[in-house]
Amino acid sequence: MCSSSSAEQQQDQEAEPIRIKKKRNGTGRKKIEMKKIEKNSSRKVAFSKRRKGLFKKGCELCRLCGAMIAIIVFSPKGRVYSYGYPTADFVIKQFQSEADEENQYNVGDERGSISLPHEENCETDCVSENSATEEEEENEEVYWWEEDIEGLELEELERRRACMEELRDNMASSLEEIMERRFSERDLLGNDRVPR
Amino acid sequence: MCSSSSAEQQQDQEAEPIRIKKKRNGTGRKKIEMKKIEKNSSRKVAFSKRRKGLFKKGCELCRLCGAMIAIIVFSPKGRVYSYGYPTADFVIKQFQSEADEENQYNVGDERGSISLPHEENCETDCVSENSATEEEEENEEVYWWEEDIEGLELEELERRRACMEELRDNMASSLEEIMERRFSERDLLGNDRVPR
DNA sequence: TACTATAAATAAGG
DNA sequence: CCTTATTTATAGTA
Repeated sequence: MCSSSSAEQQQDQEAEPIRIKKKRNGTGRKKIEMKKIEKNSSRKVAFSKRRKGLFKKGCELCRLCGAMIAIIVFSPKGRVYSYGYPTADFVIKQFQSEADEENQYNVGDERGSISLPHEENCETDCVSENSATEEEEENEEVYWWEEDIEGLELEELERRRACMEELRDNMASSLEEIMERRFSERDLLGNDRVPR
Repeated sequence: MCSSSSAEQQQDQEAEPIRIKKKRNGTGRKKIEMKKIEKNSSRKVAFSKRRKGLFKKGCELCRLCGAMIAIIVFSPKGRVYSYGYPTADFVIKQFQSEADEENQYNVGDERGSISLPHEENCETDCVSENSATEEEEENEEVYWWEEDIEGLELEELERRRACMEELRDNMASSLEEIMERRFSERDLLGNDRVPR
């Protein structure tokens, strides 16, 4: 989890032995073919789970390695979902501004050639040909936007601060909105799900 | 694996029993705390592995569910990596154009709402598939995306909050430090720029 | 980079 | 949403 706490770990350990393993024999994961899931309902469920998992992985990458990231997903119906750190917009902007330069290592498409995920191997084919691996000059402990920030003009700093603030506000209101909804649903007890 | 084939499955089963388990006793995965990996080399390895894994997950999401996707990752050093289907640029463009339209309510970084009024050119071009039929009956049963939104819930929100907080702290301290220096420089020297 | 022991993600079914 | 059975993803090492 991207969210972790030392506290909860101990609790888990306590709980484990106590837990009753009701071996409701039966189902379980199965290997699936890497092609479009035909059954409509199954596909939806898979989409939902996997999108969530993807975002989580993205978050972890940021937390563990100090990376910035933007993930945008369109469901087959055109619904959009995105995840970003610090924000999708910010990362996208960076990405586009660097579009001209060529310090990129892209995969599965990018500025030209299309390599098709639908063509079997997502692993080797899609993963960038970039092997120009780490020629990183061990700057130890400094994220680029941090070291970079020193050279920025106040104007840029202000822009970033604003971005941060906006994000925070969005976050706050989203939380509020959700909590509100949850409570109202709870209050309506007898009723069904509150339609949105 | 994103790559799979009916053929290789059988092969696997044949191979399995033959494989010699050289139990080189010892290591193995361990749970790690979800915070920045301090050891430089480890962090880089993790970044590399996880980035790869992330792209693969993205690919699978597209293949299995017929989604479009764009993933952009900046290493802490500022190197860019991206994955996209059909193309990162294409997906980003869609994303941005939609952002302009009536701003739907975002969930933090997420926008979860409808869109497809116009001609789904991506339907045909980008995402192969879609047996016209099944794509339509979305009326019956609980709407899958409801489950989706609810699934976001606290866990995801908490994760984001944590990321936000960390970023804010980083930003804040960086800003503070810089401003502090600038002002002190200005105060001490009056007007001239002080070389760093 | 290769490999193993484990932690995680997730396909099915309830 | 849950739970379980497995498949995957990977942290730690050599």
